Amino acid sequence: MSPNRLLIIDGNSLVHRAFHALPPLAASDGTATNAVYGFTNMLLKVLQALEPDHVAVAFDKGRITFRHESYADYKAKRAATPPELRSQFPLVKEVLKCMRIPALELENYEADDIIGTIACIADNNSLETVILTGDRDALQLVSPRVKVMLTQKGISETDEYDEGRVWDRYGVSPPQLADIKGLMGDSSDNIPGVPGIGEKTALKLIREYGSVEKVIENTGALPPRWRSKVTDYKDQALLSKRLGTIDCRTPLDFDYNTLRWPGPDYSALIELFNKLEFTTLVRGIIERMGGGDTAPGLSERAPCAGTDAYQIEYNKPATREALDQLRKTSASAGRISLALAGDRRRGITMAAMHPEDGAVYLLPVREQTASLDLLGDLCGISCPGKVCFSGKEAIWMLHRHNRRLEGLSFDAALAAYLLSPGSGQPTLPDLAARYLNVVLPADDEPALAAGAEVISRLARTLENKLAELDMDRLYHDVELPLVPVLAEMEIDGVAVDPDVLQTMSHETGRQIEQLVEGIYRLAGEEFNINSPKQLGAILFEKMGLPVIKRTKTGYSTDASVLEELAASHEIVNKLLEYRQLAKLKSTYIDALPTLVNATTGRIHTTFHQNVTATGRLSSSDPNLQNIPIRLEQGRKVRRFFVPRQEGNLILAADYSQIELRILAHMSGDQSLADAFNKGQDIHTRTAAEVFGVPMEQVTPELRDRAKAVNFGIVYGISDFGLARDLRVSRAEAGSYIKSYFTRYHVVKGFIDQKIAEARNRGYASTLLNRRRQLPDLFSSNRMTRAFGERTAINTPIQGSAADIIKLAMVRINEKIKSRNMKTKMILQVHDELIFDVPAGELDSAKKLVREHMENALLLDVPLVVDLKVGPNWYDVRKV
DNA sequence: CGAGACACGC
DNA sequence: GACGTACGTGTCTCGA
Repeated sequence: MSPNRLLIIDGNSLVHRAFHALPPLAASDGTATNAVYGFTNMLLKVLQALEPDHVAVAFDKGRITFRHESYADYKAKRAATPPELRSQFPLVKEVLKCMRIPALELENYEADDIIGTIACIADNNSLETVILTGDRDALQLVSPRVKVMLTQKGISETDEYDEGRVWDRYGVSPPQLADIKGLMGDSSDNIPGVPGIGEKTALKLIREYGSVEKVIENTGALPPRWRSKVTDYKDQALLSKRLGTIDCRTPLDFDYNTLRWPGPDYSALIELFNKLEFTTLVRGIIERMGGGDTAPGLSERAPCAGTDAYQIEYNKPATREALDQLRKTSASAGRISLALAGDRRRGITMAAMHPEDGAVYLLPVREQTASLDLLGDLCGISCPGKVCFSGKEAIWMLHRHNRRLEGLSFDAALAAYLLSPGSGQPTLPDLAARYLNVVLPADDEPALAAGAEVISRLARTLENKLAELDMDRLYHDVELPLVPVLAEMEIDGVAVDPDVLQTMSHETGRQIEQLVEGIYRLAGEEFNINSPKQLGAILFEKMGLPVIKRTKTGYSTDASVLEELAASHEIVNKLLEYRQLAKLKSTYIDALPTLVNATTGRIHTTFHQNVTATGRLSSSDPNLQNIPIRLEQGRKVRRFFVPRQEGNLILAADYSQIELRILAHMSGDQSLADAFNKGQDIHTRTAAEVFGVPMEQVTPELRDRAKAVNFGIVYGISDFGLARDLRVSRAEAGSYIKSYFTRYHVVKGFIDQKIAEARNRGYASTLLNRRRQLPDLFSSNRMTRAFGERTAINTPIQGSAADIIKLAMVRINEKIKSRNMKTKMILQVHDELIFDVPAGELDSAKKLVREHMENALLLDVPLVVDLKVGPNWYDVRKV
């Protein structure tokens, strides 16, 4: 790389290109941002690729330029810049300001002329220059030390021209391109040239004579067909050349040193990107700055954090005295910020920030640490107020080194989740960028130290935000106390009976083999049944079955399609059965045993507290919230899950119809509430109401339909969805919904009110004030909007159910602890809790669980919990 | 390695 | 008149 490399960008050209290349993006306040976004993307990319040490961006200035003095119609046919593009220029200049790149403009000159002037000066000073533009006119500036990067049809690709490439492409030297323009003109700038001479002729004449002037001198020698044209329009040709020639001598007050690029002001840049909602660009900066492989164009210039003066005192020697003092101060301050990094093999490193002087200590957590006891104290309850990025991960990390982390008082990831649920799990650098406008570097020690400091600052910022939104109680009374509860459930794990699935695997394997054999026989050939593509070819091409629906990539072969085809061919039922058993075997029967921890002999799922949009938990590795139950053969998988020791039992406690009860409570509908108060079967009652028959006369079929309608109300499905679920016409489904709303008009009013409320506020909220933003409500797409409306109904219901069960979990665990019970809560499946209970504790556990689940929150209708007990998760019976 | 199709639960 | 749906996670195929 040359020690002195200059990059000049044609701002106008690139911003225009970006504007036309990208769809009309806008920030949520409506600010048009597509051109800024495209320009910024391009800028960052080229800076990273070229690593220039001098940079400038040139812009046009003034509607009238010096070219208009000699030719008033210059650019006369240019369309006016649309307002949604015009408004983006100030934003582009803000970006440049944050990038610390000068935006150069000169009254009455175009960007081209500024670029030409700088390039000439650079050339004379032997500086390597690259010009980035979308305008081919700039090619006339190419010289041994000046190259031009032309954007290709989009803006993402560029094409680099040096002198050789200009010769190859045009067969003339770069300066002669102005002569070409003199003869052929340029319609986009309204430069006339010589009428009747196009590119081919112009190139031929300039190649032969060298310039417009020389062509005019030699008019007599020209072939007759061009002779008269050149004679008639020679003044116009000379004028056109002048107009098309980039002016390299503009009166630019130019000091080369002002173009030296010091690198971006990251803090300001991230703030601006946050404002413009350029989340991917923020991420890009975080990754470039944080990544181990440095991108010198962006990363070498700034220190580890956003503000250039960012400094923390870290690596304080963790002496016994220092640690002891840290512990005492933290204990009295009630707050200590911890950042953890590491893995099982290398041990972990903890950065702890002194709550008063802000000094950060880096503490290794290994088995044989001299300061072991003090560290234990620091983690323990005697020193409360742990402020962490992810409390559950911190608990896990320390657990792996036989330490307990107690007294969690803030979890930044969890707070961020409540502020914007369902938007993915942010990293600490993400939060630092989003809420503090700071760039946090990668996983080395300075980063860890900075992490402790950033977590401490995040705690203050996010606490305030939660309080402003009245979510601090949800946070402190429900979500935060739930963290150690979930950690304990994960760490304890679920015991299994290893033999159960072995037998099932063999049996199911044999069934699958038989089905495969039958399917191959009926298909007349062997193929991969698991491939929807190959299966589609067999069913719809070879066997000629009717195509029911299509996917993006071909024929759909999903269960609803196969069910519809069941009568058409014998193979179809075998396929359905194959699908079901293949799924059962691969996802559950064969997969679960591999996930048993070799040390504990148990399955340790991970519960995610900050994933779903509604407030529910999710579970993974393995997902224990989708263990089969509907079909008998799948249901038997549940025999795998057993109590941890002989003499213990599984207790399963599930809320009965919690969502419909919440609907009854929130809507205030009397007939719904009446059904629950009388302990009636809700689907039978709904059927009676909707179909106008006495409850005794409700047939199982009517009850099923009413159940589907209730289900639809809660999940917010449409008549389309209900029709599909019930296999009736859409009109019929619509009539069910209509009569439901006639009978339950209060529910209808509630739904309308929730939609209106969500539209006014921009979010839906639950009984405990959990929020979910609903941008879909404001979509210009009708379907997206309808989806937003269903979400506005479903979220308060489903989210409130999540609030309630979480509250119950916290209280139940508190009681189990305070009573020194051996009962363990082991699983949560959205509306049910599973416990592992010593037989001797069964009665008190049943009482405790029912009590705290049913009374988690006082509603206008009773919350009812059904209890089941058994020797494993399958063989549980109602008690 | 990511997207798509499919299937399991609430 | 067409549109095509809650909330998740896991497995498999297929093509870059």
